Parts: sequence; structure tokens; C-alpha cells
Amino acid sequence: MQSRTPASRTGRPRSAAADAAILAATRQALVELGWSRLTLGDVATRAGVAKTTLYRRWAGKHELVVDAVAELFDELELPDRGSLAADIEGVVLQFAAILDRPEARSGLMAVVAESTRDDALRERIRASIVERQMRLVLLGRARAQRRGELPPEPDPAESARTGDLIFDMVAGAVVHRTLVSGKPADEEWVRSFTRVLLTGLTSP
Amino acid sequence: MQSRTPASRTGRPRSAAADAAILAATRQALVELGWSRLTLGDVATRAGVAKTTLYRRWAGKHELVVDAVAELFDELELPDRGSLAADIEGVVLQFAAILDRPEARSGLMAVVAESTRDDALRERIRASIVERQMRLVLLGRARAQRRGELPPEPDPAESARTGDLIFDMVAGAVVHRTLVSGKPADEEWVRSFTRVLLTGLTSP
Amino acid sequence: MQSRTPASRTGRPRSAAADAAILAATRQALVELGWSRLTLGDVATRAGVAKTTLYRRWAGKHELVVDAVAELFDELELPDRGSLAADIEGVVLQFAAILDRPEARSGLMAVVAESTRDDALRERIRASIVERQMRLVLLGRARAQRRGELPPEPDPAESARTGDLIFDMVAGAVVHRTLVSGKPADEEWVRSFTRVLLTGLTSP
Amino acid sequence: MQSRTPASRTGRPRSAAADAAILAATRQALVELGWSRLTLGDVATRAGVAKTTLYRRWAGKHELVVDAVAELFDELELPDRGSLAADIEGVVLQFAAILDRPEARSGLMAVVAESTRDDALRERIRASIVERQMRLVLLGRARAQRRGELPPEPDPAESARTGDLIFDMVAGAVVHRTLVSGKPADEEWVRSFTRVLLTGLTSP
DNA sequence: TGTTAAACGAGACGGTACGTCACGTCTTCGC
DNA sequence: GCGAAGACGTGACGTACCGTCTCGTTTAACA
Repeated sequence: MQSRTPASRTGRPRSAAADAAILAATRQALVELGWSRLTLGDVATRAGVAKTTLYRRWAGKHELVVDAVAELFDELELPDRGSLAADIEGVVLQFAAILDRPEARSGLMAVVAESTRDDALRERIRASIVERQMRLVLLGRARAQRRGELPPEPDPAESARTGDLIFDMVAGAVVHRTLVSGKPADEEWVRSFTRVLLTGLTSP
Repeated sequence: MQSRTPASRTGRPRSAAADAAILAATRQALVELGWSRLTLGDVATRAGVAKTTLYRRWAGKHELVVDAVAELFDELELPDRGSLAADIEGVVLQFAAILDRPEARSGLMAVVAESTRDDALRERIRASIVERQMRLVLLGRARAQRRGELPPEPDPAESARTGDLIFDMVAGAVVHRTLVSGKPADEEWVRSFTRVLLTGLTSP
Repeated sequence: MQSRTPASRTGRPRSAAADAAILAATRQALVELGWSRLTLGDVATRAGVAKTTLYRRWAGKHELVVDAVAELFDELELPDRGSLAADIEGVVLQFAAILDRPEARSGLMAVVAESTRDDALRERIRASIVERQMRLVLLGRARAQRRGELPPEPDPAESARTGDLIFDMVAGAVVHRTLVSGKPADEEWVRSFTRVLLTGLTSP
Repeated sequence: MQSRTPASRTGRPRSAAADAAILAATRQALVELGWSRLTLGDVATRAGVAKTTLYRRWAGKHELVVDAVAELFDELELPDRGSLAADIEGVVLQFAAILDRPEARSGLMAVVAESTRDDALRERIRASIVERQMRLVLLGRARAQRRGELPPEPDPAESARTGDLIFDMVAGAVVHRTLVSGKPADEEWVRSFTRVLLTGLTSP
């Protein structure tokens, strides 16, 4: 998934294990060193792999970290707790738990910072991290509409706009709470947040 | 304000002009190069200053950029547009305008990324950037309470919690919209956002 | 010969051409700049080599210059001019000619200066510069003894002491004449010197 | 003696104590650090003096060290031990004792090295160090001629040439023995050396 | 006895070189 | 032909001294 080169027909095939080892080593290095002290040479050593191998698969530090962090978001899923509020609280708590992990904290903001000047990187982040989260928002809304907790939205453009807004509010608030304010997005906070958000969305 | 050493009584005093030149040069370099390509040697050259002068005043790239970006937020102020909704819209638009400037975009996220592993840096960011914004939130709420648009909040602990929540929701949403989703926080978006937020805060 | 690290089995081997280029560039820089203005960055540039390559092979300026200057002494050899006096005159003139070259003048004294505080450097100088010269003294004496111009010396300890004395007198006088007094060790001076030395050694 | 500027008529006069303190601090620093690690800022601190004061009196490290080392040679004098051989041995031993002191060892060779590219420095060395030693050679020879141990030399040009030769042989041998060969110029060595030198000079 | 002009301490300044580090590329050899 | 090992050119790092430049403060000779 990460690799650029389209895999040649002939010669010794690339080790699949190497990919996993490199990504795991990257996360381990993020935990121990953080983004700014992480070096690709060190990652290669940890993974038991030559630097060459690493560069054959990723273009640089940013791309590698995007992929390493993206895997953390694989476990995100929409729980069915019976009500929209409970569902949101559940997914926000999951999201907060991921952001609380040291391998995500510094890596995520660093690649976002770089992505403001690198469109390919922004797209990579969108595709492998943001999209995953966005999907949950859309899924949750659809389920709530089926349940009758939210009114159906016939206009697709308006629907997309609202989806975007919700997503920016949810993800933004959790990220800001966790990484900027530096306070935990714990159950109490998540409950307050969800109440304000849902009230704002459903009150006339 | 930026410097560490508390200014000694004797010896040649530090050039005040140098500080301003360095911070301006830093912002210029952020515009042209972005965070990752910005080098302190280049900033020193742009500022017409020796590298050593720069290191005498700032401990590193992160500290320097915090101070350079912080000055951008000096212009933030709470407009009095007559209603809470209008006031919020005004201040959010100002905030979005600052985040839209290239010298803020990559620099801000990069220092936040690093601050997740550096408590001194986090405190510096809080004191010189976040605090400025937080003040506006508190000011706006106080004014709205005077106007009767918001109920007075007698419990100071609860008041602080709510202030934090509002702040994380406002700042988080704008930052996420601007830097992660990569879409403009324009008037339309701000209006929608403000409506959801205010409704959520004021509906029973 | 200069390098420390004993050459590993695997990996890309060190460029042999780089060594020669660096030493030549060092001598060129000594000619143009002298010891005190010579910088390793400049040497690297002249040699068409990265600074890191240079540091991978030599620990510092002193070690590098020792090796660069040592090569100048490679050409020293003991001529066979038929008599001991003529042999000595020949080798002293050769020695003086080397010391007269600008790449030797400042470099040689500078490393000797440093060697008074650095035993490893002193040993490096001894092995690659002094030893070469000492060998000629011993060779010349042996030849003179075969010729009958000098009496055989049965006691090896006394022989070593005398060898040391001769060597210090020859090398010291030429160096002092050339570098301290700043006058040329020309044929006339060499003849006078040789006469005094030989007379002193052979008269009862 | 060291100072350049011709001392103005008015204003605060220069502290005489400062000169002595600086030279003493320089020697102390030479002992502890050697030439290459000695810095003028450190010397100033040791002397309890500002860097400015130091630079007002000396142009740089080389000039300062020449003066600091030169004072060591003030104590050199020609003993009257009754015979030319004994006189020479005495003065050579004194000379060797000075060269054995750590403040002389590295400093002396370093300034000689630099003097090969700096004529003003060479002249300064000649005037304040070499001249002192040369005077002893001439004095000793004159005394020996009065005693009849050496024949009078009517030709002044030849006399100068011989004086130079003797001086280069004496100073060169001791310096080489002490600083290059790294062995002590002790009584035994001095006796051997003096015997060879005197025999060479006096035998027909 | 007061003026005054230079020397003084302190330390910031523009520079230059240092020696190190990580980057991303390359070259060699073994599997 | 992949992969490890590691040397390579490149370029920024942060530090250390250099020698110069302000500052405010003595301090001794002159008026």
C-alpha cells in the first residue's frame, strides 16, 4: 500500500515482513524519541533492515510516519450503543484514546504541519487517516437518520457541508483539547462536548 | 519578552532592533520556505544578524517560531457587533484569517507537534498564543452575560470548565477546517458553525 | 596508511583516490595559506570531497598535516658520493630543500608544537617523519664504518646514544637555520656545518 | 615594551600591573592548556582583566605568547665556570631547563611556526628571544678568545658566519633533542654534545 | 579641587570555523 | 536482483573564539 514502485516482475521479491517491521519500528521510535528526534537510520536499524530498503518503499520521513500512524486508526469503529449520543461519545472516546498514545501525538501534528506546504502529503493524510474518521461520521449520521434521531437530509450538497462541519467540530475539538490545551478528553469532557454538539445540531 | 536572560546591568545592552528584525525575518522565511525548510542560518542572514546573536536569544527553532507566530495574534480583538452571535462570528473570522496566512500555517502545527514532548515549549505556546485567544472567549462570555444573552454562571469551577470547552470547540474547529480539511473558514462556514455552537450552548 | 579504522569486510569500500586528493589539497593549502589559516572545510573543497569524508579518515588538522607533510620526506635518500663528508652534505642539502618548501615550513613546526602536549601525535610524527630521517643517519654511519671512515662501535647502547646525538645535531641545526634564523641552508653553510660535525666526531 | 600605542599625554594611564598579570596568566594558561587550547578570553579572565584591555596592548595570540615566553629567557646568563667547555655546558643546561618547562614547550614552537609566514612576528621573536641567546654565544666566544681557548678572528664577516653557525648548532640541537626527539637534554647528553661541538670548532 | 579624557569591566555584536549529525544516494559483496 | 553494510556529497546544526563595538564606571593628571 505504501510502496511507490509497482513491483517488478522478476528478481527476488520484496519482503512483506520488512514493511510491517519498519512501520512497527517507526511507531516504537516515535514513542521513545518523538517526531523531531526520529531518524530514518535509526528506524532501519530497529527494523533490522538496511536504509536502502526503507528508501525503496517510502520517499521520506513524512510519508513513513503517515503510514505508521495511519495504522493506529484502523481500530476505530462505530459502536452501536443504542442512541446517537452514546454512539458519538463512544467514537470520540476511541479517537481520544488514539490521540493519547505517544506514537500519535507528535507524529500526527508534524505531518499535518508539513502537509500545509505539500499537497501530495496532504492527500496521503486525507486518504489514509482523515477519510477513515470521516466515514464514521457519515455512517453515524445515516444510522441516526434511520433511527429517526436526525431528520433526513434530501439535498446532497447541504448534506456534505453539514458532514464536513460536524467532522471538523468533532475532530478539531478532541485534537485541540488533547494536543493544544494538554488536558485529557475524558468521559466527563466528552459528555459535555457531545451534549453541546448534539443540541446544536438538533435544536431548531 | 522573548529573551531568557534577564538583561544584565552592565556591558553593552542587547540591540532591541535585532529582536524585531529576527522575528520579521522568521515570518518571511516561513512564508517562503515553510517550517521544515526554514533554517536559523538563513533567518539570521535575512535579519542582517549573526547566527550567534540569534542563539543568544532563542534556544532553538521551535522557540523562535513560537515568538514569531505569536506576534500575529496580537491583532486579535473582540469586536462589538451588538450580539453574541455576531461577536463570535467576527472573532472567528479574524482567527481564521490569521490561520490562513502562510507564516502561521505550517509554523503553528509544527510547534504544537513538538510541544507534545517538551513541556517548556508547551507552556511558552500557552502563554504567548493560546492565552491571548482564551482571553477573548472569556471576555465575550462576560459581555454576553452582561447583555443577558447568556445566563450568569455562579460556580467558578464550572465556569472554567465551560470556558475551556468553548475554547477547544472554537479553536479546534477553525484549525481543523483550515489546516486539516484544507478548506476555507469563510463567512458561510463560520455562520453555520456559530449557529450550531450557540444553539448548543443556550438551548436547555 | 593514514586511516584509523581498520577497513571493514562489508559495505562500500573507502575511495583510495580520496586519500591522495586530500593530502595533495592539504599541501596546496599549506602553500597558499600556511598552517594557521588552513581550514579543513577548505581542504575538503579543494580535494573535491565532503568534509565528512575527511573527518572519517583523520581526527583533526594536526593528524592530517602530519601525513601530508610526511609524504614530502619520502624522497629523502642517502646518496653515495664516495666519502662520508660528501654523503652528509648531500643528505643535509636534501633535507634543507624540503624544509625550504612552504608546505613544510609552517606545518612542521605547528605539529611539533602540538605534539608537546599530545603523545599520540608525537608518536605519529616520530613514526612517519622522524624515523625516516633517523634511518638515513644509521645507514650513513654503517656505510662509513664499512669504508673505514668511522671506527666500528661494538657497544650497541653507546652506538644508539651516538646515533641520537648525531641526528639531533644534524636535524636541529638545519631546522634552526631554516626556520628560526630564517637564513638559507645553502651549500656554503652545509659545508661549514659538515666540517665542524665530522671533525668533532672523528678527532680524538 | 609590548605595547604599540605610544602612550598619550592625558587621560587615565595604562595600568602597569595589568601587563604583568596578563603575561603571568598567559604562562599559566600555557601550562594548563597548551598553545592550541589557550584562548585570549580565558587569559583575560585569569588576569582579572577585560578582553578589551588585552587587545589594547597586544595584536593577537601570537604576539602575546612571544612576550610571555620571552620573559622566561630573561634568566639566561653566561656562567663563568673557568673553561670554555664548562661555560658552554652551563649555558646549554640552562637553555634546556627553560625548554623543559611546559609554558615554553608548545608556545615556542607555535610562534616559530607562525613566524614562517609573518615577518613582523619573526622579527619580534628574533628581537626578544633569539637575540638574547645569540648574545650569550658571542659573549662566550669573546671570553674564550681572551682566555686563549679560541683563536682571535680578525675578519668580521667570517666571525659573524661562525657565530651564526655555532648558534644554530647549539640551539638547534637542544631544541630538537627536547621537543622533537622528546628526550631530556641532561648532563650526560650535554657533555657529549659539547665535546663534539668544541672538538669540531677547535681541531685543525 | 574640580575637569576631563583616556583606560577600564562587562558583555553584545558580526564573523568564521569547528566537529557532528542526518539526509538521501551510491557502490560493493553475499544470498 | 534483493538486501546488508557502509562510504559518499550535501547541508544544517549548535558551539567556541575571534576581534570589534558600545555601554557605564573609575582614575590620574592637568587646570
